[in-house]
Amino acid sequence: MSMIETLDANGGDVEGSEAVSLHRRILSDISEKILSGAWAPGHRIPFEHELTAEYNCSRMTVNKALSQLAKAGLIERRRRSGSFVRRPQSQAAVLEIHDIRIEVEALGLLYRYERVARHKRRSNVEDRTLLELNAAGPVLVLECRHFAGKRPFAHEQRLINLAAVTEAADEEFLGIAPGPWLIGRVPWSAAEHRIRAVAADKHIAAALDIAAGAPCLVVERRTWSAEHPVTHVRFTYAAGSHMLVARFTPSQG
Amino acid sequence: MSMIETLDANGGDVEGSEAVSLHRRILSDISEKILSGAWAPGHRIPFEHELTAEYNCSRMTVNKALSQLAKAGLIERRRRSGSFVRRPQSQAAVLEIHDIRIEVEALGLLYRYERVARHKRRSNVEDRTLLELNAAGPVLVLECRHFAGKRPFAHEQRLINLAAVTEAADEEFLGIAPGPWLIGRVPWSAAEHRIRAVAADKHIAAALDIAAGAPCLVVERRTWSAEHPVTHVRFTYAAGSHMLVARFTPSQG
DNA sequence: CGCCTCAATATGTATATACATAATCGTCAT
DNA sequence: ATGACGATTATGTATATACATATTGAGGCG
Repeated sequence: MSMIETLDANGGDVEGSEAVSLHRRILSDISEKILSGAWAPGHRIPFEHELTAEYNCSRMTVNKALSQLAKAGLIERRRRSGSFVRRPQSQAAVLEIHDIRIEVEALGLLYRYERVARHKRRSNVEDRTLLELNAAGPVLVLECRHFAGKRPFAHEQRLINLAAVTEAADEEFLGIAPGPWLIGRVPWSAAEHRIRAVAADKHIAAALDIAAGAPCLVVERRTWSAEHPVTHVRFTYAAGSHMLVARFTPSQG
Repeated sequence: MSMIETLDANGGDVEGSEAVSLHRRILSDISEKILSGAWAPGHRIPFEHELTAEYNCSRMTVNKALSQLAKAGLIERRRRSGSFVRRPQSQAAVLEIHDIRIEVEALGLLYRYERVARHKRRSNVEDRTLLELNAAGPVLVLECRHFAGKRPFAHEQRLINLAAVTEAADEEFLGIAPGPWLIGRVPWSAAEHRIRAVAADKHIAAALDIAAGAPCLVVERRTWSAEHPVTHVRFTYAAGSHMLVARFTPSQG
């Protein structure tokens, strides 16, 4: 059970940094010491009762700050021993994947959506692999294109598990793309993304108006809602037309 | 200022779910209601004093749970009005970028590292763009290859800002790759990744033993340590040899 | 009707206190 | 030495309380 969370230390103060609650100040003081390297990994940070004296506050206030640092992974707390600076673990970054319309409009281009194909079928083996389904059931198969200005921007191949999203069976997806349609309608509890580079096959090349064999960025996403597989989608972007950005900013934004 | 954090609701209880602190139970109860869809976006969740009565506990305990839910982005709290379920904002996922040695060994293959080139120079305009440096200064330029078994797995082009990491000037990087060398030595406070697909140019094609023009996945990472740019690295992987995985799991691991 | 003011209300933060729990350390007996 | 055991210690969780702060809603007034 993990969750992405924003640890707002002191609200990104620029000038006039006041009106900051005390536990946030303690938190940002300590994280600054860690991230600047002043307190190296393994360093024991002051005990709660020492910080209590230093900041002239109650232990609860110090505890709140230290607990948050521990959850953020910057420190490790050990009973009877104290709290220690953890060594950086993995290069984990937050990857924000927005709606394609947003991406296109952020480029200052006109967004257009086109549904290429849609049909219902009983899931075959490949569908069940993609959706991680155990039993056969009805699925909706969609193919769409997203345009930025006049040029095709992304190609979308999507499977929707109709057992999980029955209402989708009656939707034509002519006026609205499946992504935005699903968001808000189905609360998703988990998602997995796979990102890779591929060479465009003939079909993709035609859809994106590029040469066959040209490099493409593929982002596949599988989504679950409360243990039920909901959808699998594969977005294909021509190389150069799109780039993913992921950030890690432990404390200074 | 954001940070990746693990919101451990109830520790992923399977059987015998006991010994869970009360505020975690409240937290997981509410997040379950939200993620299952029982409480739709916009729904007002009970007031603190109502939950206080429901769980027969103090307001501080309820507050702790709700504050964490708010920081996790699941709910929004408004004074005088109450707390409301937020609608899913963006498809933010956690992208873990491991050391290449780990990636290779996870495939069951033998890892080998090779330093192709290394030289020091005064940063040129391109270097300063990549590192986001304002002034000129010494940089270390490195080119390396990472092998999986007999085949080249990744090509690495790296710039190190010697003003920020003076010790790197004396390191040959023959026995150790720059990534692991930097980790642990330099506490990094921020990182930005850019991921895209490109066609291999002649140089990359030769280094990775693939055809020129073949699709490649490129991961670029820029790293800062306390406001100072530390390094810029570009990893290039042949299509098919590598794939990135990013996950979002709000509550069910 | 619009505007101001004030009271009511929910959340935000902090305090002092209490007991539980886990880990370590020293002591003592084997 | 070695192992058992209890004291000590730091953190983990929870309580009751207090006041601050933002925002809503009602009432009064021009």
